[in-house]
Amino acid sequence: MESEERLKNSGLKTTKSRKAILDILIRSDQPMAAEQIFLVLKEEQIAINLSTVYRTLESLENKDLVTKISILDDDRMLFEYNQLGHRHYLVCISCKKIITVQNCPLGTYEKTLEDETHFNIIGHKLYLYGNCEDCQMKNASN
Amino acid sequence: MESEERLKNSGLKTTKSRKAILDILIRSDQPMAAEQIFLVLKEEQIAINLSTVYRTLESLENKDLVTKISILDDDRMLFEYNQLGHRHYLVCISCKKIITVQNCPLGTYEKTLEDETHFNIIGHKLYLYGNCEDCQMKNASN
DNA sequence: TTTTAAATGCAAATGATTTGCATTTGCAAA
DNA sequence: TTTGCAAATGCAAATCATTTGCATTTAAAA
Ligand SMILES: [Mn+2]
Ligand SMILES: [Mn+2]
Ligand SMILES: [Zn+2]
Ligand SMILES: [Zn+2]
Repeated sequence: MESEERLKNSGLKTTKSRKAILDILIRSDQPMAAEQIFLVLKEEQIAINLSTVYRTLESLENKDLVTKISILDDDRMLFEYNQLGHRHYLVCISCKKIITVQNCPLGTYEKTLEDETHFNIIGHKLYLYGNCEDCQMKNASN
Repeated sequence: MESEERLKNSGLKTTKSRKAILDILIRSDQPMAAEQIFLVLKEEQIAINLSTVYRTLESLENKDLVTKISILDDDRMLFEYNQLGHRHYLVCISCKKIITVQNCPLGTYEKTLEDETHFNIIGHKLYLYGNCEDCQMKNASN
């Protein structure tokens, strides 16, 4: 399966924990918090310590199998399977649904900024916030 | 002074703490963490409890005098005096210097995304990362 | 198999931020 | 000016996501 492939290539040992956690992230269409992952594991009757979840996510992030992002207003970090390099996030401020966006409009902007600031720009994070269609309708009917 | 004006208009009581904290942020060319502000206060011989610093920053944020941002990779929040509405941040990943950028290239992109996703987009956060001129030179001479 | 570095479980620590409560203070009304 | 009181503050303790130390287990190379 995909997770075993990617673990093998990464140089990390293929452990039950890592496979289970990576599988969960591969299946998820949403970035997930460490504790959410921990709860899904519990549902699947897979007993993995929460600190191991954190350590696993850190390893996966170091190998670029997983991306760690800070989107929500609380202080939890979210983790997402890293299938595609660059991406942006569109977050519904009502229901917290997150949509991942591939298209990036910032290429020429970065060039301009480099000229202006003499920074060497390596990357960026773009988070867009709003209300999803569902939440717009719910809000309207109040 | 500017801080007293803005406090008066905000409806918040003009206390010694609030004036001192807002003054520090007005003077700073960098977003600051709560504890940094606390330390500057100490240098100025102004004894304000750290929890009061946090509560003050929260009040100032609620009144839109201050903006709270999460840029650094650690879990500290930064606070910045809110002179200008919309802005972006260019962060040096070596020395952590932060440059605030006014220009925003995302107007038409937001429109496009709204059409694609049926979200009602309210705002966005854009953080750019790279190496500042100084750090590029330091890195080169290694 | 044997060997050993890496991975894990468990409990305790961390550290930024928040909160409960007693006391103080800004400021509007008298 | 003085008074009354809601708002602000200090202090200590609580929170809570995340990290860490250490003893034990395990993947996988030889
Ligand atoms: Mn982009
Ligand atoms: Mn913008
Ligand atoms: Zn929604
Ligand atoms: Zn720098």
